[in-house]
Amino acid sequence: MTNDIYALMRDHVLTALRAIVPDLPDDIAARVEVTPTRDQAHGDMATNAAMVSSKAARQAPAKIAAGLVAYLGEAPGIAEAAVAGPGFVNLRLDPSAWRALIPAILRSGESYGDSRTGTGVKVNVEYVSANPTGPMHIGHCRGAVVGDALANLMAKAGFEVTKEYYINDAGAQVAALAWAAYWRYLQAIGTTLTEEEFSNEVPGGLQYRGEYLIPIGLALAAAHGTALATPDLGVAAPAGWIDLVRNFTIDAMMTEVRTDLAQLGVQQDIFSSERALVASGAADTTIDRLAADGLIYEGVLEPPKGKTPDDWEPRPQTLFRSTQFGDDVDRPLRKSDGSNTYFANDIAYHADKIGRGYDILIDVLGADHGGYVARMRAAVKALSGNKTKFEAVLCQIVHIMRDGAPVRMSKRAGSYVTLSDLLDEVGKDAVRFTMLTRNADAQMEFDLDKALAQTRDNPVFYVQYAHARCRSVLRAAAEQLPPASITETALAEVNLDSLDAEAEQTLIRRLASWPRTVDAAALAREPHRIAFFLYDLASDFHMLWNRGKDDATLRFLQQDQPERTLARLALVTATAVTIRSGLAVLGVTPVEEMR
RNA sequence: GCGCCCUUAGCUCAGUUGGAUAGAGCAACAGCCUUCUAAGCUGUGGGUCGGUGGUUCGAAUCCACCAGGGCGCGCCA
Repeated sequence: MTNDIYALMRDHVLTALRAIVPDLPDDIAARVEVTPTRDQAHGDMATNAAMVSSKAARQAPAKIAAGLVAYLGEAPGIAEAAVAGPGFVNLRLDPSAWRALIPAILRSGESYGDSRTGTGVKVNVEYVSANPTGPMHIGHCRGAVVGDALANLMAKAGFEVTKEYYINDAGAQVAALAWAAYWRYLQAIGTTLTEEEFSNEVPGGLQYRGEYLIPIGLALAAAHGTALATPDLGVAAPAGWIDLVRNFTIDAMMTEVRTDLAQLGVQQDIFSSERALVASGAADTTIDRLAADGLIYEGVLEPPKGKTPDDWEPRPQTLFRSTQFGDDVDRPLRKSDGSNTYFANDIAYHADKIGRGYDILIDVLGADHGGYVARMRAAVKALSGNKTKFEAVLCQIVHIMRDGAPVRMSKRAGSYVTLSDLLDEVGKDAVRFTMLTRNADAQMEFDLDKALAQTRDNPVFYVQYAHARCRSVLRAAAEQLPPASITETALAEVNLDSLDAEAEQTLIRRLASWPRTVDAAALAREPHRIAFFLYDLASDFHMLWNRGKDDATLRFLQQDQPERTLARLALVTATAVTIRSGLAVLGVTPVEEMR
């Protein structure tokens, strides 16, 4: 049983259409939709059924529409059906059909809007997946929030969702991290080396000079004394310490990452380690699998046209025929020195996910990885026999703004570098909501002042305030009415006939569109639509509230009219429930009051 | 040079996957506060949906080309 009134009406329309066009093809039926009208003058909903089916039926749209009108005019809950424009059928519902939604919402609670659209489809959403080489910064934050909200959204739409983090704990970056931690260790035990002298000993030079590694160095010193250095406290042979230091540092960094994620309200189901994958030989196994299908060869790539790197020279590499699966060029899996590329490991990782039986793999990536998507899609196609779908959600850059000016991403004091700093100032809920007020694939400005402002142009506040107002009304009601009469269960039974004001109708219609908003947003992989829905819902509610300022008879609590009051409390409660349902998708905690 | 993304009101952005007269906030203008929370509210003005063609009953949405912006382009991740 669905709570989506638009889906219910679509069923009616399809039944009617099949009566008129008996051999209606499935693909045509799939295109039939029932949507809210933009303009109330056109009724409550409209369907394109006549226009869509006209060719298959070999009948004029107007004629089919007339048939639909005759049929639908008799359907339960429909007050009026009419042909309009080029063949739309406009429907006006009985007010009681709209109101019937309120008890349905109250009975569903926060599960209102859940759907079965994704039932039986296993989805893996991979997000954040940062190098564990330092604390999380703002660049990671958007991906974390978008990925988490997308996973919640798809779960609400019925998909079987796994949230996953891929730890990039293999490769050169992590080796550099180990060296950087080792430097802090040497400092902790009192080395006489200068930073530059040390850097000269490091392959590629010292990276990661941030102070966040100092505690790691101290901890290593406490645990191992001077055992990891030469007797004169200099650089010992890496073989004697690098594994130990790297593992210790990665563990510490990941602990910090998990703390940051927890503060952001992100809880992932699985953390997969690239290093464990490499150690298991999965990359080579995967390359062998591709080779068995004839998709691997030794070759030399052409330099990119128009932009030949200065140091370019042709070198033979192990290549994957990704062009057979829609990529632009074949991609290297082994470097010219024979070691595996990051891509090779990542293919192996995706092969692992395919092996776990997912139907859809979604990677939430930074926009600078956009060029990576085609090759990964090709690899997933090749490895799954085209059964597993690969999708990427790209997150564009976020510019942090304060006082109308961009906040530099430098490590100087006063600048925001880490996620933790941002959370301390703005708070989890404002960070999450604000990050979701733009399409992920559009650049966004994060205005620190606005995120904290208590005004209408701060969506976080505006939505939270709407919820707080709902709760405020209910608190006031609890002082006038028996508590048992205003529970969700009790309110689901009250007579709602008195809900006839226009602003009330508008609000009910908005509540009614929640399930279809969830479905559409989940299918489009666009969690930001939920934020916009909530803003619109809040707007409708505030509008209704404000009507009560001009006209006292429109206030929710009417002392002398208990039945009307209960009906309005049912509407208010349904609004609060729906707001909570939406905030839950975004991972934002609803507030009870604002003082 | 090639690929991907973007271009909608003065500004920041939506636009229900091709539907009817393109929407919201801010800014501007005109009104409004004895109140269930004015932490605001009501109303008005504001558009060649970057441009030109095409596809069809119908295009901001799909296709082609052009202009402008962003990202990427072998052995980084």
